Amino acid sequence: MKSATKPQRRVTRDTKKNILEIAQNLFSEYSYSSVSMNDIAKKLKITKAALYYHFVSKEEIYIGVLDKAYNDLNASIQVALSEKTVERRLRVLIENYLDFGANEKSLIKSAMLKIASDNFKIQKHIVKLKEQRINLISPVIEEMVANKKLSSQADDKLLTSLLIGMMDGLILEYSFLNKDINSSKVANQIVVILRLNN
Amino acid sequence: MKSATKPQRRVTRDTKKNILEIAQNLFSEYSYSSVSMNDIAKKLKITKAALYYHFVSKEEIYIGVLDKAYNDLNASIQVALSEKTVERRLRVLIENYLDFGANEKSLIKSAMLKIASDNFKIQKHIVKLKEQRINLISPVIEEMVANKKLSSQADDKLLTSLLIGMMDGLILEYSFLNKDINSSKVANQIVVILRLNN
DNA sequence: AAAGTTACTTACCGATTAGTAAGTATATTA
DNA sequence: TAATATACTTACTAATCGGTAAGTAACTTT
Repeated sequence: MKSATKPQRRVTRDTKKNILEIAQNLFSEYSYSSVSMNDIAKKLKITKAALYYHFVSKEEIYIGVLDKAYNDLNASIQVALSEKTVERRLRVLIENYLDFGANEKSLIKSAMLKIASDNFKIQKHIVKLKEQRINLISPVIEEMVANKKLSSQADDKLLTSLLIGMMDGLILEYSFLNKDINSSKVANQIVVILRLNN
Repeated sequence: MKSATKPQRRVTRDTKKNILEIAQNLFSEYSYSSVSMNDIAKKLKITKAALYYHFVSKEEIYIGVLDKAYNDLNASIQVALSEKTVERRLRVLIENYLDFGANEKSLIKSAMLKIASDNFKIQKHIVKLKEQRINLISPVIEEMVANKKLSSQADDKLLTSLLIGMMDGLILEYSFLNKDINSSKVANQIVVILRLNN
């Protein structure tokens, strides 16, 4: 017998993945600056220094969390874009967005909150991710407007911002109240809501 | 000649008011934990210790900022409630809310973000303020639903949450993009939007 | 079996955090 | 004019922050 004296290593090789997962949980609930590296480490039952073996900085972890979240969101938007009709594309897009946002609140919050006055790196990164997201969604809106399925009172970009702001607000409102969001029901209402041309 | 050697005191007696004002500016832009007492003091060109002459803690300053903001918001909602028709009450309410939120973003953010895992005091205070706000708004929604002016598919409280979440989301979306919100135009759209009974 | 690599831990760093104790200049009151 | 209250500043905590250097146990390769 030679083992069982110290906790064995190399059993789980996915520490980096675990770090991002725990960090995502924390950043979803609290702001960037109120989540410390120690908080993340403690939850993983490792030391803070171990985090720096896998990541060079706190910024890198946060950006990692955001990138993963935005990538997954973009993927689920892409799925919606393959729907056959324009109406279905919008409807499924909203539904997927709401479902996704409910689980990835850090993404929603990051899109709304400035980090700190001196952290330009993260700030610029978030603006880039937001632009990607708006560029993915706005074609659907444009299409709907072109087909006279949506109000054309406002321009497309503004209407897209309005939709995103609406969805983000709803997600956070429900999350704060610890309520589950019924995505298909709410998506239905939003679609009805957006059909302004009477 | 005996003066002019040191900056004279007692010239401005409203330091406490100034502190709340500057703090509100900072908390509107950044999160609770990323605004330090030193940040507030520096902007006022006083020392951090001076803040503790007027307030017992950072929490107290933050709660002071929120109380003032929510009180002002409630007052502007009350103004809307004195409108003659139900439709006007809802419309002016939305318009005032959007105008107000655009200037008092700290209030909107506080209503959406958890502060820190161990700060129960502020958290509970915010929940109380949110309840007050919802109790002020929901009667208008109830009235509209009762008069069949609004969709009654969802219950009143849910519809109120939906409206608030929507407005908050829009305010933050616009603020992040550094865009001004055209409150009367957007209020118009939201009213149209909420009139779901077709 | 020796050497090297991986995945950490322990122990520290300087800076910053919220908060405090003690001193001080000014203005008010007795 | 002396005592007191007001509105601060200076100088300091202890704790925590992000981050690092050095050591080490376990596994892999030679």
